[in-house]
Amino acid sequence: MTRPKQRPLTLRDVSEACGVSEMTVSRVLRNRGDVSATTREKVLEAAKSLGYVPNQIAGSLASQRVNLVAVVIPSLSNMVFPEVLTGINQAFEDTPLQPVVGVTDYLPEKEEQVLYEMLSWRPSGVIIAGLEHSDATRAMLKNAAIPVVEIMDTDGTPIDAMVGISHRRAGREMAAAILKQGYQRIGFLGTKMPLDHRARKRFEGFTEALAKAGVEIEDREFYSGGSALAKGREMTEMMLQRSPDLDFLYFSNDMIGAGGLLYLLDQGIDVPGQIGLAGFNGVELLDGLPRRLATMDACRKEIGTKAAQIILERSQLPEDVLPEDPGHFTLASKISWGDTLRRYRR
Amino acid sequence: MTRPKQRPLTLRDVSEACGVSEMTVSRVLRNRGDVSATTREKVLEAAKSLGYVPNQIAGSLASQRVNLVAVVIPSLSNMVFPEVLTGINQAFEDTPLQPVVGVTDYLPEKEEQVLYEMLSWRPSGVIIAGLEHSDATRAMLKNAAIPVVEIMDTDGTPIDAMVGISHRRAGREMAAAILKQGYQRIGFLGTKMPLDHRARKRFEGFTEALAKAGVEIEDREFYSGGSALAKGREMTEMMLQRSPDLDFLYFSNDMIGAGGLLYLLDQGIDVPGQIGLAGFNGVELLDGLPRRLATMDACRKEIGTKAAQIILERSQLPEDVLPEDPGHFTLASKISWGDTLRRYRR
DNA sequence: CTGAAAGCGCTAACAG
DNA sequence: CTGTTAGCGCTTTCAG
Repeated sequence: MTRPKQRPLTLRDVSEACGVSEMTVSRVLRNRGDVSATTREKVLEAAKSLGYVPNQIAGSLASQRVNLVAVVIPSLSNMVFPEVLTGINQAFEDTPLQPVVGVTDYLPEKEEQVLYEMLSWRPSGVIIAGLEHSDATRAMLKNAAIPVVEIMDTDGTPIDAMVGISHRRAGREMAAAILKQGYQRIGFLGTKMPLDHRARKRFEGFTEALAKAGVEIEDREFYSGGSALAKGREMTEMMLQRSPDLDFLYFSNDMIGAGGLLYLLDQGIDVPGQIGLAGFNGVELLDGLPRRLATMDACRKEIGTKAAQIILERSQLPEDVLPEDPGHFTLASKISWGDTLRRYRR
Repeated sequence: MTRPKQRPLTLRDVSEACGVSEMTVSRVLRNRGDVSATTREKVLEAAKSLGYVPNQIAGSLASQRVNLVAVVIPSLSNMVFPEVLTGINQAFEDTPLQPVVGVTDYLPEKEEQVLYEMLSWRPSGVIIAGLEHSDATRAMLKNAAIPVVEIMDTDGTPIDAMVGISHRRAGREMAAAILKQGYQRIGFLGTKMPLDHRARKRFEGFTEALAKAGVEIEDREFYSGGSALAKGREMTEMMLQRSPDLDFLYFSNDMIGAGGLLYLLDQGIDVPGQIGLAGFNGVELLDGLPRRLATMDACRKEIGTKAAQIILERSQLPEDVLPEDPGHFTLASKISWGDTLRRYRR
């Protein structure tokens, strides 16, 4: 069975169907300028009955305006970036702007490719995760002459605007909280990802604050791939076998932290009496655990919303003006103490 | 501080920079036709040093070809659709095609809007979740004259191609397995989502198979919003208070199932001796739980990959031919027995 | 192997 | 309020 591929409808088809010029049809369909109620009706009906869908490719080329916003993120496989996307989506609801997502798998070369591909659609703005990019990526971003918001992290110098939290400070604050509770023999468990700069910065902030108090991490363990919950379990078991004296475990994300927590509870170990725990991100999942893991909020959705708002504002600015305001926002991430960080009074 | 908005570079700029006609530059940049090695070099260097990024808007309009594939899904907030996206991304890696994602929040009107918006970019294909759509949506899909793959579910008639599992069968098979293990007093816990047709079909298949064996669900409970893990806990507690005689709980997804499992273990209830449990989806998270929840794989990534492959194949077909093959694929979802469905021998 | 001309479907800008 | 004209930046097609 073969069938000729039908040609999509054009403005001209609608124009002919209702006896109104293409230009007027275009105006009606975009609610632009004044059109009499009568012709408006006629056009709308013709368009609907034909099933006309405007061609944005042609429209964007003609108007030199594209309602797309490029969103470049490293991953979709943990819950953190989907939540950022939710925030972005919400902020763009009821606006003409539309996010288009590209995933880099934490690889700088892929980031470059993905960005190049997206910029070739001439988006109205870019939201991109992180402050660390290849020279080529930075160059593209600068040359694009559109608003660029770097998100998640604010420890560094952005190309244009940035919205995020200070991961170094997050690490430091958690270290301070842990020390204040009297924990001294601390283990660190994280991902084996040299390219996850935010995890690295948290780690650096953490060790730095410990060092100032004369404390050093006693043991560390890294993983990659697989179920984070299961890995958290395994790593915790291995680490405690190796270093049974530890009294605190700091996990670089909540999922492995949750795995560690479940393991310790299984073993009948007193948490946080014998061992304290903390994670990072503030994921919703923690609400359902037998005990509330201490964590620190990464402000994911808020970051998405704010970044989208910045793009919105700037894309409405007069064409030839760049804003005075640098647009740098460090959101306040706070410790959730939960039940695993405050030592029992004895 | 104001600064003139710089004009993005065009083919003409590259052409002038290297003294080669626009046409030849275009050919080089697309690896099309024969170009002498010398001019090729010249062009490539000029393009790179200028930082030229081609304008796909113009290119697509001229060539009447767009390398975008619309992907329309209901949600990003549980792990199921991100995994489908991962499968799609993988299949499109190293091909010219690029997915563009739209989210509908399980709302038919929003599905309509999102699809309309995406079709206005004249994508090369559509991958859309589910078989149930509004008339307008179905009409748009038919009129678009591009490959359409409906995913996740195969209980129904697709517009074009479909890839998924039979959720009705999934419900039936789980019911059969539960009955075979001798469970008789069964509770159902699910989402309060009249528009989640797949959950509904699983439920229907489930009750149907029970009915054939003369068994009826004894109690049911639905939730919406919040942390699924926490909700699973709460709902389980409520249900057992109300109906303490139940010997099996069937959860409509793994997250609430995991919450239920954690609750029962906390209470010291014998699972699966006293109460058996099963969920649905086969999420990775289950690997890290204290006991393996029984579940059924939804083949998420596989569905994404297969759908993307179908789009790929069809978009390479000669322009005016529709394939003979309807392209309907029901993948084999299987029960994972885990540790919560096989009753202890006593 | 390279170039010139025509136009993709729409909208900005200007006339009536 | 409505229509006309001239492109947007690229690729197709055809001619060297």
